[in-house]
Amino acid sequence: MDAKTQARYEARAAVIKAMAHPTRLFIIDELSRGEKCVCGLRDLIGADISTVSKHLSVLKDAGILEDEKRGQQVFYRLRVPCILNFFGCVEDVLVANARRMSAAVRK
Amino acid sequence: MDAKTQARYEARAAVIKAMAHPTRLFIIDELSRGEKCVCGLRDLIGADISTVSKHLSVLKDAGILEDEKRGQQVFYRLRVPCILNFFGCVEDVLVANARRMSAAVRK
DNA sequence: AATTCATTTGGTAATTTTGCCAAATAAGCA
DNA sequence: TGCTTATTTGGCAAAATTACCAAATGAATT
Repeated sequence: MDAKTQARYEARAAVIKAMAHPTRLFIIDELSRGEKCVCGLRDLIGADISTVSKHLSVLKDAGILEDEKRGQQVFYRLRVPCILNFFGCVEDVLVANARRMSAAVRK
Repeated sequence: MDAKTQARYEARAAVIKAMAHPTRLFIIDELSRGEKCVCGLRDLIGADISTVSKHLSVLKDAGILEDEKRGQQVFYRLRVPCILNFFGCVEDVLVANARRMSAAVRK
């Protein structure tokens, strides 16, 4: 694999890596219903606010979210809604996996 | 976030995490054009065969690939083709990021 | 200006991931 | 059977990720 190809796949992996965490998937799902402030997400997630903030930074740096400061709160929202299409296919994989598991048990 | 919700997002994240590596994205892309044996992928990737084999295991364990041994070779193929839909959106994110970068420079 | 509230940043320890080597396994062939 | 080829597995050191706490920043309010 040449350097240029390598770089292209690294860029893609960076975006996917940003989504590859349960909390960050939850955030994406939550923001699909509209923007939310950091404190709102913290309440839903139940982790330390600094942890939530860092997850949001990861998603923002990857280009998946954008933020806007209004008053003393920072609101985050999805920048690229097509990200949501991922969920359907991931769910398909999980269903297929469940089938595979139960088939393995039957053997 | 309650335990059940947590578990659901962990399962989803496991699938996405399996894709979150440049070499594994390359493998998915390559297999979208048809099955390939481990050695074929190794030639394209240029890493140690054991490294390639482990990447394939990660994708297989996640339910993204399936394998079949024929003779002394093992062939891998996509088990859930909808995975390919991801690439389009990831590309959109990258294009948006490129725009964002150049806009930042102009300022 | 001092205080408060929301958020980010720095630092750190624990955990996970990665890639290579060497050794084990498995199938086909001499 | 012994040998070669293809792949997987075990082990390990280096690198990356994660979550928390404490401290810093920044805007609004007193």
